[in-house]
Amino acid sequence: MNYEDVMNLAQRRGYLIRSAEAYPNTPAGFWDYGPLGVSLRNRYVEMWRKSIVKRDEMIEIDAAQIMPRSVFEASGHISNFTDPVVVCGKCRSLYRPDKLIEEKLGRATPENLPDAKYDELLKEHGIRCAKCGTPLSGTKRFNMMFKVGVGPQGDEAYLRPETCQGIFADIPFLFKTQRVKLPKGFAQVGKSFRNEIAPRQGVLRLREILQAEIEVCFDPGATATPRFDVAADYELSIAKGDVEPVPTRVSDAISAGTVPNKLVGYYLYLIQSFYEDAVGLKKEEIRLRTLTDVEKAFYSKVAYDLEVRTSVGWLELVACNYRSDYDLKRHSEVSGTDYTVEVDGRKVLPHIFELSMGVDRSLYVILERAYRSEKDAKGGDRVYLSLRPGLAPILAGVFPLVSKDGLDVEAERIYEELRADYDLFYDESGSIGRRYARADEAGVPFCVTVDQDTLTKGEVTVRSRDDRAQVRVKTDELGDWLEAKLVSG
RNA sequence: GCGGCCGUGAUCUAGUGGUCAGGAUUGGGGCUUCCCAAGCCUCCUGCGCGGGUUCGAAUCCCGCCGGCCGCACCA
Repeated sequence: MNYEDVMNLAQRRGYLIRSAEAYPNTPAGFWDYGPLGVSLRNRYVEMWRKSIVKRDEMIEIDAAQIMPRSVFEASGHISNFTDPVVVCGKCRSLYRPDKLIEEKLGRATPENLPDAKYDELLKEHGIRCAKCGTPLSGTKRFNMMFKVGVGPQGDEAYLRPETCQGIFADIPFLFKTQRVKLPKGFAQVGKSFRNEIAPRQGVLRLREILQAEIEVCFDPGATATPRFDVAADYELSIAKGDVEPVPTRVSDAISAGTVPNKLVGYYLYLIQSFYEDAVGLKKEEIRLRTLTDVEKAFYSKVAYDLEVRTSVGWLELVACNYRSDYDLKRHSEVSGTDYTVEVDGRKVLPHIFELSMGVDRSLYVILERAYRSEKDAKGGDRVYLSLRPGLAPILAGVFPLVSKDGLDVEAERIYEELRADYDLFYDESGSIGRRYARADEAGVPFCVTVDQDTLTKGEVTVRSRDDRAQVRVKTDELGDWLEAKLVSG
């Protein structure tokens, strides 16, 4: 199992489609979800909603993707979501001037000096292109936000680079109307846009990504959380750096200072256990990597990346950031709106802890882990997706063993009867083995086959994808049987 | 963005200047009526895009787009 096999299957079976492939000049970094992909994604997001959003009584919103420049002035993205770059005038090599100066001087150089200052420093220290020796000059800014013009005057606005800015922009309204008591989680699923310099590796590095985010607002003076007890003895897979995770009880991690407080500990438990329980990953396949100061985003005080072991190495799926009061303070200042919440008669500006999940990457991980390739009886490859029933886009195929003697009529009747309640597909073309194989590759967990005995005894054969085992089920109990599989899986 | 390699139906691939671009798998239709991609018949879909060289380009050259790898970047 590797990246290419997974992406090949995903594209062949309608999980993923390269966006606008028919047009040769379509830029990289954009992918479409095909029919099976949409369904998988919907199920995955619903699982997240159930396991995290609803369980923790969070408030979910869906904000606009385009917001005015001022929002991103407040968020810091106008000035901080940019990198200074300098291009060699001769060979077009691209450099980060701050990194070059840092290297030369051996001390940290801020990445937010005026552009002219970089040119000055480059000149002063005689820094030249490493490739062709040409002196470097002409520093400019590359902002990774997509700029859009709104209305006939093209008013300056941007596609949000992270979904949370929509939550932050709405929070004063939500505080007022939703009778919010701290701590409170705010959730959102939606697209974010980042103009990556060089997107690569399919859905692992996109310019348009789907995020499922939680922003927890809390009183920094009261970081206890009502549900902490269930998390206290849970073992987090903590990794201090690029190392194997070490199982660490939440309460121990807090005493050791690895985790700043109970609230952060609780939410780390929530997100890691989601990947264990809902996605089916083992503790040693997950790590919460603590980020160093240089790795952290500009708004982040303490940061953990939830990473998962994959065929392409550890892959970051969730950014867990303690953003302190950075965001609400800035939005309050720039917008002039009161962002405080009343707690016991005091006005409190909440702090934020965020769990920012990359949905596309999570789905890739699910597909990669489900991918199975085995030799079949005749020495051919049997490829199937071992998706659990709760996640599989299609729960079962309904097939007449042969399309004669009324078997097709009965199979269609069964299909029609159940298809409103379960995701099924009907197929009578090709041999029964071919139909099983087709279903296997699409990740369909069960195939229901109607044979002669179905007509006389009222029983169908249900064949399982993973072990190819067959059981007989009473036709009129088939709905309950499928329901049970759906609930338990 | 730089360097290297690469780009033929949905997938894998043959084709290195000249007959209608060939095959396999998949997919559609039909026959067969069958419990793990059986067999037979049949059909659809392709040279990434643009320009150049040439009597003639999938093939040679240039540019662009895309892919993979390395560097850089990565909230």
